[in-house]
Order: sequence, then structure tokens, then C-alpha cells
Amino acid sequence: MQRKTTQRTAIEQVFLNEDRALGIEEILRLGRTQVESLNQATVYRNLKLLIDKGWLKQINHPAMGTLYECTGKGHHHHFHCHGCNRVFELPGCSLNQETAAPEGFIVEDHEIFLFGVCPSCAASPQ
Amino acid sequence: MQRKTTQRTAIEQVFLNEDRALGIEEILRLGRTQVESLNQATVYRNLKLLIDKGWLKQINHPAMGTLYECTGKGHHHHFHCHGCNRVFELPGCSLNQETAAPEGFIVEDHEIFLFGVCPSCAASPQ
DNA sequence: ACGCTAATGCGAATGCATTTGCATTATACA
DNA sequence: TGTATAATGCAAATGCATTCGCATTAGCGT
Repeated sequence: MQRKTTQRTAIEQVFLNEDRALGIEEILRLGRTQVESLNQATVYRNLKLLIDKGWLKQINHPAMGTLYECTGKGHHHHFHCHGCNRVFELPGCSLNQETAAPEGFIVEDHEIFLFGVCPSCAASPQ
Repeated sequence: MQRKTTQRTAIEQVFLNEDRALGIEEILRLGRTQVESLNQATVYRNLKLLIDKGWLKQINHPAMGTLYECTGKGHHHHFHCHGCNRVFELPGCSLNQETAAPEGFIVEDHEIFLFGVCPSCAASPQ
């Protein structure tokens, strides 16, 4: 049977706290504030487990590589802040999929990646 | 001095012929129709060279990984056909960058990846 | 045509994210 | 509480794209 471990709980908590797409390094760093001994291999094992369970999904960000985020948030896009290097999830979608491609192309899905500065970095730049 | 080799000429020709973003495997396969002996290491060396020269640029496609495309085409987006696995470059942009993110986010740039079926695959599906 | 040397082809080596084997730890059922 | 075993931490191993070393080939200036 599957056991509830402090490590997995910590990882889940990190996603709930941050509410944004996270990379392994970030998950590891934030998770260690809860479980000091948290190991990278454990993170990978639990990410896989949470993906199988349908609680997380993997995304490939063109600038940040592999990221993980909670499922069930509906269609949204990703904003990468080059100030703090965080990737935010922006709900909603202003793209008209009909007019996004020329005649003849059948558009079934899309992903939008935005780049710039987040509100917090815009307010206090380093 | 830099020499003009049949291999590099072939690689350039592949990009001019296809007029779309290409991955290494594809470049190698198409290049070999011109220079049978074309080697993967040579492709990498020339891609780097053409990027340094500013003739090519690299893009990271969330589904196709690293792709290369000619520069100087202006702002465009990428359409990935899951029929033929080709990535097309779609000129123009229907995204309003002002309204793409909530108040407070400063959007400086964006990338859009579309997924679906290209005209040629829609006409003759396999 | 000749000769210098940049560029190629080949296979081995690298760097990186991810995974695995195994001894150890700790969860949860009896 | 004791115990079976799932899960961890660690380090080594893997898989992958990309790079490198080196002997050989082939542009290009003479």
C-alpha cells in the first residue's frame, strides 16, 4: 500500500503554497524548508507518483525547461518573470484560435508563454 | 579563413527549401539527400556557425525540443502538426499583449505554439 | 597542380537531467 | 509496541543531446 510520508506531504504543500509552475531545483529548495533532508531522487520519485495520480502535470517551458504544476486549473498561460525567474500561471485566454492560423490549418490546442516583469519585481527591482 | 563546403551549403539549402523550423534529425535526413556522407557532428558544427553568423536561431519547442530556423522572418508563431510532425512558421500575430496578462504584469515578449493538423495532412490523412 | 590548413567523419567523451540499486529509515497494520 | 515493507537518502548508473580529439579529406590561395 502507499504510505503518507512527510516528504511527499512537503512537496504537495510547496505546490499549494506557491500556486505556480515549479522546476525541480525550486521544489527541492522550498521542500527543504519543511523537510531538511529532502533528497532530489525523492522529489523525482514523488513527482512521478503525483503525475500518475493525476495531481500534477509536466510542462515544457521554452526558457525554464521542465516544470510541474497542479492539474485542474483549467486553460491558462505562463508568464516568466526575468526578474525573479518565477513562472506564473495566468488564468483565461485572449487568443482567438480560429484566426490564429491561416486557412487550412486545423488548430486543436495552443500554449502561450509570456515574458516580462511580474508585479512584485516591477515594484521592487533589484 | 572560412571555407565554403558542400556540407554547409547543403544545410543552408535545406532551410531555404523547407522554410520552417527544423530539428537536428530532420536537418540530417534532408541534408543527406544532397550530401550522402553528411555527419551529425558536422551538422552541429555548422548550426553553431550559422547561429554565430546570425543566419539561424535556436528555438525551444515544448513538444519538439530544440529547433533551428532562419532569422529575419519577423514575429511569427509555430504550428506543430501531429500528422507529419512538422513545425510550420505562421506569420503575423493576433495576440493583444496588453490584455494577455493581468494588471501589474509587464509583458515584453511572448511565444505562441499551436497544435493541430496542417493543410496537407488534413487533405490526405494517413 | 601544389600545399596549407579549415572542415569533415568517426567514435569516444562530455554534461545534463533523470533513474536506479541498495542499505537504512519510518509508516501503518496487526 | 512490534514488525513487515514502502519510502528515503545516497551515490552510482543511465539516457540523451551535444561536443571533442584526431586522422583524413577537400577548399582555396599561390
